[in-house]
Amino acid sequence: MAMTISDARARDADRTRQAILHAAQQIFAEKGFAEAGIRDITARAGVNQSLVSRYFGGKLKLFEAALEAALDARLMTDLPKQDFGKQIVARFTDETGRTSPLPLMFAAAADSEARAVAERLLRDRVFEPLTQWFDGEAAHVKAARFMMVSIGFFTYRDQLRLAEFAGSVDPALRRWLEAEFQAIVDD
Amino acid sequence: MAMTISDARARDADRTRQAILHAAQQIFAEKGFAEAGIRDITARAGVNQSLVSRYFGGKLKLFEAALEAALDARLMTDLPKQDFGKQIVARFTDETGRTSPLPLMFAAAADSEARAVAERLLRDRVFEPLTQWFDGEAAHVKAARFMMVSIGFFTYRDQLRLAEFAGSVDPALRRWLEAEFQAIVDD
DNA sequence: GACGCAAGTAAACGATCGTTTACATATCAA
DNA sequence: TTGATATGTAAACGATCGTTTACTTGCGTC
Repeated sequence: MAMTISDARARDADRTRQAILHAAQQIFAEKGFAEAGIRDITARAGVNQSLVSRYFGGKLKLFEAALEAALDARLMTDLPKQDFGKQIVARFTDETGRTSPLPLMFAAAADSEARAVAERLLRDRVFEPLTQWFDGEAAHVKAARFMMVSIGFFTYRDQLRLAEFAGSVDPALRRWLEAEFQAIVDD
Repeated sequence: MAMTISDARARDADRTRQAILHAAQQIFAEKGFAEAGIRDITARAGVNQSLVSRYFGGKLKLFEAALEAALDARLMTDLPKQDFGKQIVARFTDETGRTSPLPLMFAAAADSEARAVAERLLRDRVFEPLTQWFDGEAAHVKAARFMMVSIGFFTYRDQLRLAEFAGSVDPALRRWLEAEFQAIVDD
């Protein structure tokens, strides 16, 4: 499953770069920025540790590249507004979809430098496009509500383990979430 | 403002313990678990670094003690249900009140050991009492909704800096929050 | 086919951090 | 007053981590 450079001929800088980037997305999401070691990442990618500094300019730059590759506001803004609630929840709970960028966001929480990078990318790549998309005088409030509910949901489901049903989504909770997101675009 | 042992006579173990605990709450909240160093904490408390291991048994035990001292579910469960929304938002936005435990919760996010401690304390000291307090067949869903909205709010306001008004609370956002919390107890 | 450079590796460097150890001193009972 | 003990300090230990350096190897070109 993990993409290592062994999949291609040995000497291919682009392929190596991609292998490191892919491994970084996984390891950062799994262990957080501070606990994710360069040696962990390069080991999963199947390359030497020194290549992170060579190809990305250091751990922080690697994190920025990994997060930037995962953030995509179109995940939200290409949905129809009349059925926004159900579809956004479906996307948030879709197991088959692409890797969620949110674990990467949380990964940056405890490191001041990584958090600065994450906040900047989140603002430029998600919050601003979302505010534009809501497109009214209350657009910034709608964007804030969207961020709050989304952050709360993902944190509760993925970061905390508060109850036995935290891993999946309780049907009653799902209905509430759908109504909540729909109300944001309808208000 | 910071409580150091210089406020009392020099040799007082209890006073020293309290000074370390108080400094730990501040530093952990400011810098996160990983970035908060023993030397930072003991320096603010005005004591030697080795006393953390002596009095608390290590950094992790110190964090647990600091978080436990800050968590108090009565912050929520002693409010009247008929005016829950406005009063809980008032408490959450009260600048004059005690130190919020939530920065300490976030401080643990990126460290696996600290997160395990924080999750256990959050479940036992907040989530379970809250579920008991809601007291119905949908009590666990209500508690989940409460956690999601609270986490989203605090994360957005205190952790992210997404917009110029993120530091304070926009009036429209406040009205939405109040209605949101009130709906949880009314449903 | 030999040369030159890109690509990759191994090993060490330098700094930080939590913890432990050895030592100094203030407090209090006898 | 004196000695035992609690309290506090200074310094070093051991481990980890990000980064850099020196070196090796493979690919393309003339």
